[in-house]
Order: sequence, then C-alpha cells, then structure tokens
Amino acid sequence: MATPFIDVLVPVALDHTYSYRVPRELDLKPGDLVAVPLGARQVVGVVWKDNVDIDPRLHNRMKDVELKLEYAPLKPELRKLVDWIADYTLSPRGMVLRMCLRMGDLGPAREKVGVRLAGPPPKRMTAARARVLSVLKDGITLLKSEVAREAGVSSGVIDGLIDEGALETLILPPEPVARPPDPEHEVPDLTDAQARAADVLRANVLNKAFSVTLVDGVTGSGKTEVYFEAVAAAIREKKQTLILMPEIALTAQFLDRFARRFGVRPAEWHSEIAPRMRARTWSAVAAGEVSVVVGARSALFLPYSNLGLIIVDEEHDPAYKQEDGVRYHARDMAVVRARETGVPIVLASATPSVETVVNAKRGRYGHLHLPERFGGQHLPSVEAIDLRREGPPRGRFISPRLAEAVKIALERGEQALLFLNRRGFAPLTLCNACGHRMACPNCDAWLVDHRFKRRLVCHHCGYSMPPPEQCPKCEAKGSFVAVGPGVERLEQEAAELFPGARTLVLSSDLVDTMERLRQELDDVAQGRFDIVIGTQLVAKGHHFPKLNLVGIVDADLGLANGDPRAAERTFQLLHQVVGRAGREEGRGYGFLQTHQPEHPVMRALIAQDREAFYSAEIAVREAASYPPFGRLASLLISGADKHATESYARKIAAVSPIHEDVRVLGPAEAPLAVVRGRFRFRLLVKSPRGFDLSAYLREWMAAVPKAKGTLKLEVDVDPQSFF
DNA sequence: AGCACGCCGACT
DNA sequence: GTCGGCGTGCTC
Repeated sequence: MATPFIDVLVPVALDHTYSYRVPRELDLKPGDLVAVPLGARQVVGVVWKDNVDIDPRLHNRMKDVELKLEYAPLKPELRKLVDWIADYTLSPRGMVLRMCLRMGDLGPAREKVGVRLAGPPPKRMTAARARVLSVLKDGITLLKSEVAREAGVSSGVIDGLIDEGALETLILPPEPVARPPDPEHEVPDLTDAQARAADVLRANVLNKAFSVTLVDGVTGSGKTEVYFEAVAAAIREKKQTLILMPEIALTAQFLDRFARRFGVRPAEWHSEIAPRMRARTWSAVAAGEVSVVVGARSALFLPYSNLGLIIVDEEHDPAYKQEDGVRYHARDMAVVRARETGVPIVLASATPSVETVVNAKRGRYGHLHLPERFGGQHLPSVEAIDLRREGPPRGRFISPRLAEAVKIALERGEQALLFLNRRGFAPLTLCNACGHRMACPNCDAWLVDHRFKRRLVCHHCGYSMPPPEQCPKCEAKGSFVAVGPGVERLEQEAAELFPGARTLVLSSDLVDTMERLRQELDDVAQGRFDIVIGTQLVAKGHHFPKLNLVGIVDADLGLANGDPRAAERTFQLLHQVVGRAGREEGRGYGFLQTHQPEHPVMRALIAQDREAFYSAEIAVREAASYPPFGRLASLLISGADKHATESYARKIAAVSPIHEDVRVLGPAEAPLAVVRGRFRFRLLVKSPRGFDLSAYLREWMAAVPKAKGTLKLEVDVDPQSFF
C-alpha cells in the first residue's frame, strides 16, 4: 500500500530530510530515487523514510513527489554510510548524499547506427561503392563511421547505398560500460610469499565478512599481483570490487595492468569521466552490470548492488583526504563502508600510514608482509650527502658527489632522476639593493619565479605577475636575485654540469594534458631522456627500466614546516622516489642531499630500516598523544578582516564545552595566516583515542554564533594537513 | 527610474 | 548548494 507521506533527503546543504506527499499512483520505499520540487527548482533526492508522521503545521507547505526515477534504490548500507559520514564529519547529510548522486546526465541515449548488407547490389556500381560492399562482406554489421573510414569513402556513398536498398541500417545496442573480466585470463606465477598472501586475501573474500588487511611490501614486491588474486576471487563469486586509487593520473596505466591480468579494462570512475559515460557507469554499477570499478575517492559513493571487496591502493597517500566541502578521508571511510557492508577491505602500501601500522600491530588489522622485490631485484642502496660538509658551491644545488654519480650513470648509458619537490625556477625573488622580497598581495607567501612562463606566481591563490623591471620598494633596476632552487633552475644547472645530456623537466605546471604527460613518461621509459628533473609527479606509478640513480636534491624540504605528519610524509615520499631506481636492471643508487643526516627519516632511508622509522615515529606520536594515540580536530576560522576574524575565533573558543578529556588550543594564526586575501585563525581540539569527538564538536557548534558577512568556520575532524 | 551586485534566509 | 528578495549604490 502506498504511504501518504515520506521523508526525502535532498542533495543540498541541509542536514534534515523534507517531507513530501506521495501521489496515489506511486509506491515509494526508502532508497528510491525521486524528483521533488525544492523552492523554484526540481531536484533528485532519495526517500529516507516512509510512513512518516507529519507535523500539522507543515500541511499547507507540503508538496507532492514529482516522479520516481527508474534506478535501483540506494541500498540501506549506502544510506547508512551517508548518515555515518555526515555525523562523523559534521557535514549536512544532503551534501554527503550529493556525492552519491553525482551521476551525470543520462539524457536521451545517443543511438549508434550500424549498417550491413541487404538486398541486391546496386544497379550502378562504382569503385567507392565496391569498397564499401567489400568492407561489409559476410554480412557483418559495422558503425557507419567505421565503414566510411575503412572503405575510404564519405558517408554520402553509404547513404546512397542505403537509399537504394543495398544496405540496411540498424540501431546498435550501446557498448557495455565494461566487459566481464576473466579471472583466469592470465594467472601469474607468484613467489611463495606472494602466494601465501594471496591465499589469505582469497579466503577473506570467500568468508564474505568484514575484515581489514594491510598488504605491505616495498615497490616492486608485487602487491598489485597479490591483491588481483583477491579481485579474481570476488569475480568468481559474482561480487563487485572497488579499487580506490589516490589520483586519476595513476589510473590510466593501472587499467592496462588490470587488462593484462583479466583480459578487459575495468570500469573507471573519477571527476574527469564525461557526463554521459558517468551516467552509464553509475547505472551499470547500480544494476550490477559492472564487476570491478577503479576510481578516485568519489568512487566510494557509487551505488554498488553487490559489493564484495574493497582495495585501497597506496593507502598512505594524502590525496585520499578531501579538503573542501565534506572533509573526509577516503581510506577511513572505505573501511567504514566495508564494515557497514560486511565485506573485506585491503589496504596496500609500501609505506603504510602510521595509523594503519599501529592498527596492524594491535591486531585490529591483518598484516601481510611482502619482503622482497620481484625477480630478485635489489632495493637501491642509499647514501646521505651531508650538505654542511660537502655541499655545492654558492648558488648551486647539486653537490660535487651527486654530480659525479650522475656523470658515471650517464657514461654507463643509464638514466638519472633529480628529485626536487618545488615547482618553478626559484621560491623567492629578492631585491639585492634593499632586501625587498616579492610577496603575494593576497596570501602570506612569497611569489615563485616561473621562468618558463616568465611570471612570478603565488602557489596558494594563483595570483601571478610579470617579473618587475625594477624593485617596487627602492626602485633599483635589475636588482633582483633568485633565491633557492626549483626544478627549472636545476635544469639550468644540469645543462652546465652535464652538457649534451638529454634533460626533461616534469612538473605539474608544465603539463597541460594527461595525454601529454603519459607521452612524456613513456619517452622516459623508452630511454629518450638521460636526466629527469621532477617534482612529486615522478614519485608515483610509472616505472623507468633504465633509471638507476636517484638524487634527492633537498631531502629536508617538507620536514621544516611543523606539521605533526611532516616526518611521515617525507619518509613516504622519499622512499617512493628512491624506489624508482634500479627496478629492472642492475642495482639502483639513491643520494640524499641533507643538512641533517642523523634525522630518523634519513637514517631509516639510508639503513633501509623501515621498522626503525616506524618505531621512532610511533614513539613520538604516543608521547605527544597525536593520532592514532589521541584524536584531533581543527577549526579554521577565516574572514576578510583580521580583527573581526580573530574576535570571532575567540568567541568560538569561549563557548567550547568544558570536558576533562578535551583540550582546546588557540586561536592561533594558521601557518598560512593569509590566503586569497582571507585571514585565517585556527583552533586545535585534542581528545583521547576512542573519544566521540564528533559529538563533542556538535555540542560546541550548536553554541557558536552564526558566521556573519565574510566570516567562515570550517570543521575538520582528523585533519591531515596543518596549513 | 532602472538595474547590477552582494548579502541573507529559506528550501517540505 | 541555489534561488529569490531586498537593500545599496551607480548609470542612462
């Protein structure tokens, strides 16, 4: 029986559901997708509750459900996830639902028209017509455009043949979003350690219950091969698998790797999928027609009809944290989704996050360790170059020892990678006459000199200006000097040190399309360059068979910023970069240029003693009650006026609920005190592990005066970045 | 007067 | 998030 009233959650910034009347002819149940009027518009929402009681005061305001959409209803597990994430992150439930409903526009499906032979050949035969008929011989059906291309004729020739009745047209069914993967397509030979790990994961999949397993192994140890066996098991069980990847830049080559193992590419999901494909993928996932989805964090919110396994690749990657809108960590929410759905989840990384390592040590997560590189490869040997004793000459950034090592590598016909996580030419432009530093007018940051683009650029707000002819302060002409290195400057230095070497700079601001980047990475892999100078971009994915030497130009960069996760991030990044060396031929070498070779991060990298780093870092976290030994939340208060912002921040701090377990620190100026012309203050909330920080924050937020004017308050539970 | 723009509150 | 209402201030 149709219920008279239902509650609908709409994808807008509202935490509460709205009630609607149900027209007699509609039968609606929780999870159903409906179109409802909202203000002047119509939106797609989801029935959250049926048979609801209505506040009589609402009766004259209530509207009717417009229609029910022909999609599978959102399952209870996904609706629970929406509620859970909204509750945890203090976001409006409607905004979390919105992430589930980003399904693009299905619109009227564009029909693909195929043609095939029919009836007698045409009366007048021409060479062009004969070619068309021969392309279509044996009665095969091809797309009109394919026939035109293969026969080398214009579509007019084909249309003519259709008009005469020699060909007939038919509407082709749309290509499926993804063909079914074949779990037996190319079963790999696994080492003993890999096979044992694969057995455990397969058993977890067959067990069909919630479990978390860390698969932990150095680059090249075959983590992917191992978890592919779990995926194969899920496919055999007719269950869907979600494989989360930190960035879309990585998915392209991953899809090929998947295709080698399973014979077909999986479905793909990220922000750059075109609307029509999005819509088709969304409904295919909901209908259970897709068995494996590879995607960025938003793929977590797809309406899987039959989810049986989740994989989080590179689980430590900071890109999993969404920093705007709903602030959630996709790895953590994936664990929640696995729990809500009752399925296994695999976290894979060569350098797992400290949180995950601690969970594994405590026995909450299973732990599979893959100790060795595949095919007997060795890990690169790593040495420190102490910049205090053997640094480069003034104004140079490549030390003599590193330069020598690069020369030797080049003589051997090997490639070298110089890693510097800094875009542009120089991070600071300084007037030699008066000491003036070129700063961003909108942010608390220096302008970065980008010589290729001939501009000074702010990396926080995008402001840019041409390099000034004269100092804006003392008006001296030609007095500016570049201070510090960026990748562009390294290229200049490399050109002087290694004349004749073919050098490529890889940096996100120099790449315009993913296609181009892929091409360049491929060129490197093919050995068309001798020296690669790169930022973060080169840390991931692609492997370069001829690369044997990695030089970290400034290993200390990133350690100095006072972020509690700085050491972990630096370790993960440098480990990953150094791991680029020697993956295929010979033994790789890594050099760390550092001012602090005794730092635990450097020591662990040099001794190849990962465990030493984790124990040191875990001890630091435990002593400071930092995550995972305590919990953090950050409140960022920003506004156009410094005093108004600070006083609002103080008001917020003043109404924080008193709780013996909770400490509220601040307000203090945020590390980047001004961004995009907005002043920023921060409050930090510390609580013990296991404390319900969300409930505490909700109680607090209820007492906070509403932000007026340009003031803004953002809450971040489990913040990852402290800028 | 007519309208562009920004701020606010409501949206069942 | 998005729209409309309303006030402010500027232009034809």
